[in-house]
Amino acid sequence: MSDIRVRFAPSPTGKVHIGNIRAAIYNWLFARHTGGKFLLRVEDTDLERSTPEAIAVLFDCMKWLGLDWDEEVFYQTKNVKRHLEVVDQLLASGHAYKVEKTSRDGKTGVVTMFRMPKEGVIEFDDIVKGHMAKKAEDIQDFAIVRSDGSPIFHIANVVDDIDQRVTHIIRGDDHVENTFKHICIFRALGAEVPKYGHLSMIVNQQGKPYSKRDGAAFVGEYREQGYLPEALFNYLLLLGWNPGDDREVLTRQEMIDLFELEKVHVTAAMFDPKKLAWMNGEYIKKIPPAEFREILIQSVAERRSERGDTAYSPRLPEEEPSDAADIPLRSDLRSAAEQKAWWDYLAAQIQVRTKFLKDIPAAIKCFVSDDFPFDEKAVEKRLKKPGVKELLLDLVERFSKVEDWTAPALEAVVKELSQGNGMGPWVHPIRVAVSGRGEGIGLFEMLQLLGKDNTLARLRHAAETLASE
RNA sequence: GGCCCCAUCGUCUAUCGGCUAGGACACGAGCUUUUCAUGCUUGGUAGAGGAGUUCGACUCUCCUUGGGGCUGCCA
Repeated sequence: MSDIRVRFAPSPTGKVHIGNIRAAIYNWLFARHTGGKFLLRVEDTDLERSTPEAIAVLFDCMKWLGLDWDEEVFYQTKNVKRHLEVVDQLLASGHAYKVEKTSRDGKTGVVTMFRMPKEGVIEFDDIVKGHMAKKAEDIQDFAIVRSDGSPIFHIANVVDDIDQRVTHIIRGDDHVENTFKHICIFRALGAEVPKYGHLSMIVNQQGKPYSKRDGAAFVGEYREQGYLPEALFNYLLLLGWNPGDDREVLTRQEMIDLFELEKVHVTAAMFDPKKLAWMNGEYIKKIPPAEFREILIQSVAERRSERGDTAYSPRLPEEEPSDAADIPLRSDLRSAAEQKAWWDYLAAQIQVRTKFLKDIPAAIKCFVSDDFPFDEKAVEKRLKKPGVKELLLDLVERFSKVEDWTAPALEAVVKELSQGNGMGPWVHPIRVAVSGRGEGIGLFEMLQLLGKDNTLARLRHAAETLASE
């Protein structure tokens, strides 16, 4: 156990920006790696935007990503009295003074200013950026209390950090200039100056700070789109840090073991949605089969609607599939074991092809309902061709004779038809006829899952209504 | 304008003076193959420019150029 204490201090605006959450990730990893404490401070001084809902969203995002914090949440608004006491102290010691000022929007009033030293160099060794120095004369006095008497960020931030006994401040790059000011406040108060580590920004394709105009910028959006929290976490971590070897997909424990603030990069990193998508696929492949099966079942059972979103939330795999019982299309599968096997088989087929959890419902629609959409292009390309109707009806004939309704047996039927010239001419129309789509899991596995009755019915139906003579 | 920071494939990066510059994503080709994926094999693409230090520089120094941040009674 070390005495290291770090904090994540967001202002709760209802949206948690990815750049911001990356700072939380780095703080959390630093604390877990060093055995220190990770504190959460809610900078809720903006009363308009800091609603209970916004704070709930913040907690939710952090929990989703597995960013658990130590000790009680610290609310900045609860410390206003202390902020103002400290200001009085600064006033008394001559480190602050009051002055009448006119703000940008024309309001005139008395504000309290912090008096900067007039000479000397303010310097600190930033853990990620290295040695930083700035002449005191280059920094102007700055306001710490508004004319309405409310404390301003600079003083509130420093006082809270003192009160929370924060030892390392790990935050966004945009605060480097503030750091010189804050160090002066710490000194004026006779407090020990914490260590600093400033993180570069996440930028867009144009090299500008990543914003909502560049795509999903908030944690909640990734959650809604079916990203796994571990994938987002891993990707964000890699944006500016690496373990020093070629490993990229890391377990949480590996991250904790290997993370070092000193190795965090100084340069801004460009956000690459494609690599995140790849990473997400990697994590989806790693989901234990039983758990993935549960995800499928939940998506069908519309269990998700209870949550109001399509987010994936890790849960313990159960012994028996929850509502697997209901496979509307397969009334022939009576026993629980048969049904479980059916779901397991489907899950295995789907899992390897899934990049985003939100794509699952569409991918399995045709297996759990007769009410699936037909892709017009696929129909045009595969069914609206001369002779297809005859071909499908012939297949109905042949398939109906198959007793052992398994993928290999069905494949044998088509293989025989094709006489070694490629099964394409049969496979494609069948696929569209039974699933409505031109892509999906292996065709014969698909037919096995659908079962004989459904397959024959769909082939017949497609032959009668969609196929060309 | 002033102050501060940064600079290796398109992108994320490895390299801590010896490099035939490595990996991943993306992209191309191939194998497997009924589609889409997965998997495997494989290809191309990089050290902003200029001086200096050195036997030797992507690595160190300086300049130029380019990019970013800050410059509020926002945080």
